[in-house]
Amino acid sequence: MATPAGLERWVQDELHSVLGLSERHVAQFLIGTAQRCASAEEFVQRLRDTDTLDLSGPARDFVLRLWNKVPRKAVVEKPARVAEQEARALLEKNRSYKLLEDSEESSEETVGRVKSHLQKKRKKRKHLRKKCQDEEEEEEEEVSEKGKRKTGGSKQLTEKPESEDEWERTERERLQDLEERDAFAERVRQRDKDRTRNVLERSDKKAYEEAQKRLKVAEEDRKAMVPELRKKSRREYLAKREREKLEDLEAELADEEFLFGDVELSRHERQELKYKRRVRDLAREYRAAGEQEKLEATNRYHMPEETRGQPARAMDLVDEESGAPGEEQRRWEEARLGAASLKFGARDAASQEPKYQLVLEEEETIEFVRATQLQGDEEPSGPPPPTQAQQKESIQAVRRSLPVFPFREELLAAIGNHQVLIIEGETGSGKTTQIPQYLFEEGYTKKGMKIACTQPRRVAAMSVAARVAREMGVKLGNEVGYSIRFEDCTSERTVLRYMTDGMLLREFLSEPDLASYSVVMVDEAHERTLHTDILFGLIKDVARFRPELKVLVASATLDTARFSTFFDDAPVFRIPGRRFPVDIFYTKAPEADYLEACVVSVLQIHVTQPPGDILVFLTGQEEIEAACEMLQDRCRRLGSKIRELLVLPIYANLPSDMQARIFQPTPPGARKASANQRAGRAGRVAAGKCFRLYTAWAYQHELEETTVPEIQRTSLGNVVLLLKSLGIHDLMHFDFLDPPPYETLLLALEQLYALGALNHLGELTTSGRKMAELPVDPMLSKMILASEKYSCSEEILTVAAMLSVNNSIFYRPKDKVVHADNARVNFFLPGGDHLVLLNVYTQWAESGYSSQWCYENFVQFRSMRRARDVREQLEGLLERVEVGLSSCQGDYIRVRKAITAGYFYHTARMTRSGYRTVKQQQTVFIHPNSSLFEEQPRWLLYHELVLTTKEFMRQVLEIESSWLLEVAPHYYKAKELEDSHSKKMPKKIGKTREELG
DNA sequence: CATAAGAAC
Repeated sequence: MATPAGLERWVQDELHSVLGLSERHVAQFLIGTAQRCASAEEFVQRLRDTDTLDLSGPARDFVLRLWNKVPRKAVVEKPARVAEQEARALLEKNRSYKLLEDSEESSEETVGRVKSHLQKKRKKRKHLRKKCQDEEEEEEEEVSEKGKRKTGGSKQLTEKPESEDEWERTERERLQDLEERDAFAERVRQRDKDRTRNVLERSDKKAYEEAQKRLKVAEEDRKAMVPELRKKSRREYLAKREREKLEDLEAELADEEFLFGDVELSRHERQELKYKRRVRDLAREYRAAGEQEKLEATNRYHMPEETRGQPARAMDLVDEESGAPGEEQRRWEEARLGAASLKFGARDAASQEPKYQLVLEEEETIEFVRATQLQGDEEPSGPPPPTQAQQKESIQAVRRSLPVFPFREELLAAIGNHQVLIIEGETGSGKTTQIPQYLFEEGYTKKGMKIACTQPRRVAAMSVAARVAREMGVKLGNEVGYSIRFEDCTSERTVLRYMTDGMLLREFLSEPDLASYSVVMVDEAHERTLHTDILFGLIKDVARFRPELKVLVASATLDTARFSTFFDDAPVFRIPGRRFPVDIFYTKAPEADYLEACVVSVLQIHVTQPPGDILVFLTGQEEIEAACEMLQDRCRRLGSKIRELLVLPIYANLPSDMQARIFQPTPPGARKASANQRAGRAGRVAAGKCFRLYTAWAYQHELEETTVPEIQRTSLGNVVLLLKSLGIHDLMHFDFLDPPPYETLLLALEQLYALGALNHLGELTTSGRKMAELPVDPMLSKMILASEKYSCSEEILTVAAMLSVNNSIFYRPKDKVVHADNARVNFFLPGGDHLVLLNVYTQWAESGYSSQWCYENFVQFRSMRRARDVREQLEGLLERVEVGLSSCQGDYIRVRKAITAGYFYHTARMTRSGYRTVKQQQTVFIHPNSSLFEEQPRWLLYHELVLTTKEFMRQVLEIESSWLLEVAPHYYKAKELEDSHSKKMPKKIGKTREELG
């Protein structure tokens, strides 16, 4: 029996060799657990329960060996009843999991299969056992003889080795012996050979003959020895293999018998299984039907040849924001723009003599300096806009006019010659729409292979796909399709597949090598979204073992060198070409109130510049609304003095109908808008001017060249989970284009560990795998998984869906603030904001998902519809994560507990000095919008922290501290959850006073 | 007590 220290070292070594990990506390934990278990089964099961190790593969083997080694301590037995209950629950869980995994079997078939499977294994075990026994007996005889021949002291060798240690030692000795003998024979042979050669060289005939003789003898010796050696070593090898096989089998059987031993199902259980299967099948049918319907709906998209009479569309192929959408899309856009468009000013004002002077006298003017001109190929005047007739002429002509077109052959050659190609081209050069078509024409989609093209935004993926389908003269969803969340418009025939980057990322889960794709094009790479960045790492990896996969990285001018370096110095293909020059103007001096300045500038441009549209970029919704109001207000005052001005506010992903002149106000240093790129947009349609509401100096010195990549800014929980489920364990060394800060990564890992998605070793657990299936944040998915336990998945789904639409549930127009706030307060329920959200959704659902209801209650219809989409998607995924649909029937405690199970990480408690987060002791405040803003309960949980003027908790829920112990006993100790007033004052205070005094 | 974005799965 090994000493405790020796044992620990052994475990550490084993851990290291089996799992590549050497942590002392893990070793100690394993030994400790083994000591407390009554049987190997219990040990295995307990480890499985705690999700400490992923007990498949070599780990289980090692665990069983450990079990054999550990000296048992006295076991504190659980009461028989409790133990039995636990075992039953466990059995149930594992059984239904395994059984349900099989697809089409009936439960009887499953039982039959499992039984015969067990039987086969048992037979095999019997056979192996016998074989091994025979072998051992034979060996024992041999060994005992050998032992007798040797000097004494090896008596124990004649007995069956007691511990594995000894067994291993004898084994090793024997092997060594064998090896030595083999080496000796080899040496003899070699020596004689050498001698012969030497002798031959000397031509000494006599010596030669002698040597020859000796060689013969040696050869014969060896010949006689070899078969014996061979036979012996082979036999030993086989025996060893068999023993190993037996060990494996025993372990497997032990497990399986434990799980399936009494696999005979009761009638009740069988019925339940049947029911579950029925539900699953129904869900499947339902989903299939839904998809069919969706596809049909999207096939109705008919893209008319004519555009809507807008000039100069020729260049505008990429940015379909201003493309020529079909009827359905147009209605969609209009619905979104809604009542937001306003007309004012006199309709026929253009015919009157504009009175600029008057306007400019009233408003303080802003001086701009023309600083630079971004070069274009065309003359500043620009070509005359194509007439409608020209547009009708041919789509192909339009395609030919694109900047990429002249480079078609060169580009295809480059793609043929290089696996990875970086393509640099301004938005509008046609890379997004044309290159996949070129590849298609070139035959990259033969043999059922597909081309993927990723976009960072949903609208982009949709509209580009529509455009390309039209150019190719096929229906959207046939050869060309798009795939975005909630909407898969592809079919079996689809070979050009536009998709959001997140979508492709998800596809890695089902197809880690992207086997069905011949080309992957990552578009808009310069945007550096989190998803594109992760894609880079994964694709680079895939490309290494799939040499025939072509990788294209398309980016606007920024950063192509970086991409090239990342992809092992891949060549960069530059598509020259902004067609129209853009003048860039800067303000002479920095503006203090840039919103005001912006409005003034718009009017200024409106009256002084030739007719054209003005596009204003602002930082947020509120600013946009404010600016609109100001503009409307001023125009109304000016009345017929100026030409008509149509103001169209646009935020989020609303498609725009504006064009040409670009005007860009930017607060120095405060944003993500990349100014250069905006200028790029301007030149796409016609020559334009870009006004920047900051000085040239500020542009050069204060704005960061490019924005910090998203991957370095955001929480990585999701990403880490995804990567882990793709089998990438070593995240610290994952090939990131820009690695995220070490701390962020660590934080994500820690959080996932706390949520039970990863075990001690940083490996994905079963529940982690399930969590990765759900397209929501880890804490949300944990909450959803927990709803099974508290039987309230219906409610939790709603809460999850409502939480994932971003704080935009309540509509709060400036002129009706009081009404809106009243409406909001009407939804309040005791307990907290999560329940309020649940309440809103439930009432909306009861209203038949009506938009009228939303309007009356100051709820944003769009957000609600999105929440419904999310909810439906999540509901569809429930069975995959083995959560049944169930309702709490008004017992909100259960809902709150389930939420706590996911968000125990985000808790705060009231102390003398206000709220503090429980673990980090960070000072936080309830968000003024919260339903608990005035309640100030002692314990609460928050959905997120936002740092504005203070660190605010948004969406808070009142909880009881005891729940934390219930849902996360591994995370909280009873002691830290004692209420503060019962706590003693820390000693330190006295000392501090002394120091102060 | 005092309200700051947006994109995606």
